[in-house]
Amino acid sequence: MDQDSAIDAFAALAHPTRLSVFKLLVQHAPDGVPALTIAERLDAKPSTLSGHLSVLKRAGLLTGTRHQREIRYAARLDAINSLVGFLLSDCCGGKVQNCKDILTLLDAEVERGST
Amino acid sequence: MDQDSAIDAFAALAHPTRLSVFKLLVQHAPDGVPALTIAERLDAKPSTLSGHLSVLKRAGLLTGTRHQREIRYAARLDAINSLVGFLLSDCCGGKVQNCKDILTLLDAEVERGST
DNA sequence: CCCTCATTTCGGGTTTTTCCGAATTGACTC
DNA sequence: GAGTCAATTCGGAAAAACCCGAAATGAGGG
Repeated sequence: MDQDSAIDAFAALAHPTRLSVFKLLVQHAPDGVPALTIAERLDAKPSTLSGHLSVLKRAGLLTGTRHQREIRYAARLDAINSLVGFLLSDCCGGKVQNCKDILTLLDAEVERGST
Repeated sequence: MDQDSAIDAFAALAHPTRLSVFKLLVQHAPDGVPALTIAERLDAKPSTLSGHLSVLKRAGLLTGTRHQREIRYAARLDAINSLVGFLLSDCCGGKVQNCKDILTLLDAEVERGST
């Protein structure tokens, strides 16, 4: 992931509604959720949400596929990986030691979250 | 890390100059770099950069400490950890399996970056 | 083909971000 | 305390993001 892509991803996630959308879709991954259902859950206007979905999709964080009448949006989990990789590789680039520390803390974090 | 803090961090990183600042400081971690030096390296006006530094600091990504006349800014590596943790815990919250996959890919990423 | 449902596009007005020069503050030196 | 260097604050203008109602598009069903 290059710097421009990372900026797009950060910008996409730097908004309350969009971050909530992403979290919601991650929870339902790998299944998709129809746009209107997302709007209802998040109490957002359809036209407003459509713009947000477009931003998230353009940033590579979402996919949208038609199913009958509705379009189901799904989180791209590999995008999370890319973003995490970007954060860590930029860190490790200068100092390997830092990454070791971070990964150690990370393991604990994941242990906690995975139960 | 709560959602609001994550949004602040994402917003702070979602800007070319600010992301470059952060990358630069991560490379020099745990040492700090004076504001004017950062400005020169990134070809930015001091007043503009000052605003960016303030945003990054408010988001908890940087610390600034006076040393004689200058203020040295340093990246907070624990902030990267928090942010990564936020991304992964929000992911794992719904589906543990996803995290395992991501961490596997992550190990490879780190291996590559650490040489 | 008409109607309906799901979603997007459009137009606008409001709010926020961004930038930089000029002036200011703070710290150190003599 | 005058001079200097480092950094921030201030003012205001240009650009971008945001929101939402109304209209348009697209897919199915009768």
